[in-house]
This record gives sequence, structure tokens and C-alpha cells, in this order.
Amino acid sequence: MPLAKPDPLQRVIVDAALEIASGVGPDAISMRELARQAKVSHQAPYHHFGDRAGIFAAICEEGFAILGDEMCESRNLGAEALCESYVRFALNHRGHFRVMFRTDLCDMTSYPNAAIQADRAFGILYDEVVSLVGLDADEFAIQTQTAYMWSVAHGLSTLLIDGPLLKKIGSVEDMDQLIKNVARMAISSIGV
Amino acid sequence: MPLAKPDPLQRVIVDAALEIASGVGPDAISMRELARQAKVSHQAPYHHFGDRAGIFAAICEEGFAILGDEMCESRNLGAEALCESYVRFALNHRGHFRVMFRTDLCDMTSYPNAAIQADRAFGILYDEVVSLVGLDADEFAIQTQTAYMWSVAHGLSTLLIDGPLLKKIGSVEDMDQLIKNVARMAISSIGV
DNA sequence: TATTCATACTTGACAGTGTCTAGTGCGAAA
DNA sequence: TTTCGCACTAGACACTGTCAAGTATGAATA
Repeated sequence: MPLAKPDPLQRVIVDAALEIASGVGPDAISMRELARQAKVSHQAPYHHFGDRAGIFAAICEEGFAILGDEMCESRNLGAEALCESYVRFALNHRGHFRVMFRTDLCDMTSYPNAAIQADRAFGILYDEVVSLVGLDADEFAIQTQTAYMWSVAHGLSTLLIDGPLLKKIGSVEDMDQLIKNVARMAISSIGV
Repeated sequence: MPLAKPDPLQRVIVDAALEIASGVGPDAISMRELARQAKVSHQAPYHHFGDRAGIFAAICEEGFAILGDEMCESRNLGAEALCESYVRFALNHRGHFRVMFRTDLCDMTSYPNAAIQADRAFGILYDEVVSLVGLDADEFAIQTQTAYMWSVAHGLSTLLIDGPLLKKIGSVEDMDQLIKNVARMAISSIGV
């Protein structure tokens, strides 16, 4: 019986970073603390990620890939489900989500792989709006409605994760119902 | 003719912090850099703000006060105008906005003055929703619709400021129209 | 007028940080 | 057997937030 191969260092480091990001927040991530948690020297993470931004880029790439996958799956259940899946991704992958939209932590234009995943996720949202408003709608209308749908999902996500909204909610069922209701209201305004 | 009284140090420091927050981002704010820009010793800021979080608390308090004022003024023009004023505040006070919802930078429960201003701003939004859905609506419905309206305004703000949305917009007029359209779509779903 | 005292600072020190430079050990290829 | 590249380690540097202690100054008080 072969021993389980130990996780490659990169995985260990990213996981440690995600744990911190999901807890205190991504700004508390320190290269030296990651090295300490991985039980390697303080310079080992640099070999794999280049610098601090490199770790955030890896998190962005992975996060947008997961978000894209989950949105893809849920789109079959309708636009409301797609909207809900965005919020649920944020709640279930808090560490990723907190990093993915922080342009100061990592400028994705310098990390093409991360940018590709981000564009893909945006494309899924865009296509969904097109399928709702019709192919013959003019470009600015589509842009507006995409921005609208994205704003609702993104706003609710950030307010639930870091904002004061969670404290105002009674139970988990309430939150579930809240997400469903907000998604329904969002879609009801689209394509009119 | 009396000499103009120099700005009190606290104001100089907060302004320097806001400039950095509005540019690179609030995480780039360093106590020593603020001291340097104010041409005082590296410990002078500590005398007025206690620690780094104290500076963020001052920014939160001021930011929520301004937001509250601007929402108050615009409410007379209707719910859509109120929604728009939220987004415009974010765009016009980027430094404040980037700090106000970052619970990791400053936990407002430790700074009652900031919390008061935040609660006031939230109250204005809440009251507006109540006036739209009617006083006899049940509590959870009001909560849901407040969360919805807040999500739209907040999501659009963050996506315009830090997200990739701004890059996809052609001109300033387009952005103005985008904000107006999104606000209209948001309000159209409320109270149905 | 002399003394006290709070306010608004300054100076110095310490541990922790990101990152540059320069190594070291080691398995595979030649 | 030697070479070579990969995955690290070790040391140093400038910078950070913050604790502790000192100083100047203007007003209040005796």
C-alpha cells in the first residue's frame, strides 16, 4: 500500500492563503506566515509564485474557474438560478471571492490565465442576458441589463459576506429565502 | 490681514489618507507615509487617531455622514434618484467608499460615532423602501426589498469603482445613462 | 510671578514584513 | 562522472505598526 503522496507545496500554500482570506481577510496574508504554515523557509513561496501578487493571481484564476463552472451548471435551471449560484459561490468560497475583485491585490492584466477565467465567467452572464432580452436587442441595452444583473448578484454577495446585512438576518432559512427573493426581483426587471 | 490658520493636523492626515485610498487603495495607507506627507514625526498621527484603524474609523464616520446627507437631499426627487445618489457618492468619494465597507480595516462596533452615521444612512434607505411598499407590509418583505435595493446600488458602485465594468463603458454619458437605467430597473421591481 | 499640568508633539527601539541576492542539495540526463 | 536545472535555504535590507519615554508650550492655578 503506497503512502499518500503529500500535497505539492503550491497547493498547501494556496490553501493556507485561502484559509486566512476567508477568516481575517486577504490583507492579513503574509508570505512568511504561509511559509511557516507549510513548514518551509520564508523564501520557498517565492519560488512558485514570484511575489505576493502571484499568490492572489492563483486564487483569482481558481476562483473564476469555479464560479464559471457553477454558473454553467445552474443556467439550465433558469436565470434566477444562475443569479443565486453567483451569491452561493461567494458564500461558499469566501476566501476566493474576497480576492477576486480586489484589483489592488492583483492586477489581472498581468496574469493572462486569471484574466481568461474572469472573462469566461463574465461571458456566461452576458450570454444569459442575451438569451433573455433576445438577439435583436441593441448593444447598449444588453450592456445595461448585464450590468444590472451583475450588480444585484455582486452587491448582495458583498453585503452578505463583509457588509452588515448578515447581522440583520435571523436564520439560515431566512438567508436562503432572501437570496431567492432578490434573484426573482432581479430577473423580473430584465427584458421588459 | 491675518495669516490663514493652517489646517489642523487631523484634517491633513485624513486628507492624505483619502488621496492614497482613492488612488492605489486603502491598503497602501501607511502611518509613516501619512506622517511624512504632513511633515510631522512618525508618531504624531498616533496621538490623534490611536492606531491605523482609528484613521479608517474617521474616514468611515465622515463618509457615512456625507452619504446620509446626499441620500437625504435626493430622496425628494424619488426612489430612483436616491438609488442614483448612492452610486454617485461612491464615484465622487472613492477614497471614503473603498474604506467604508472594509470590516477588516476598521470594525465599526469599536467606533460608536462611525456606527451611528452608518445606521443613519441605512435608515434612510430603509424608510424609502417602507414608503414604497406601504406601512402595512410585513417585516420580512421590507427587509428583502431593502436588501434588494441596497444590493443593486452597492453592486453597481463596487463594480464601477474597482471592478471591470468601467472598462467596458464607452463614454461618461454612457455611464450616466447606465446608472439611470439600472436605478430605474431596480425601483420597477419594488413593491409589486 | 512661580508652579502645575494637560496637550501636542518628538525620539528611539523592537519585532514583523516583502523581496533582493546568493547560495545548497539532489535527482535526472549526458 | 560530470553537468545542469529544479526546489528549495540563508542572510541581508529597507520598510512597516506600535510600545515606551522624553520635550516644548501654552493655559490655569497658587
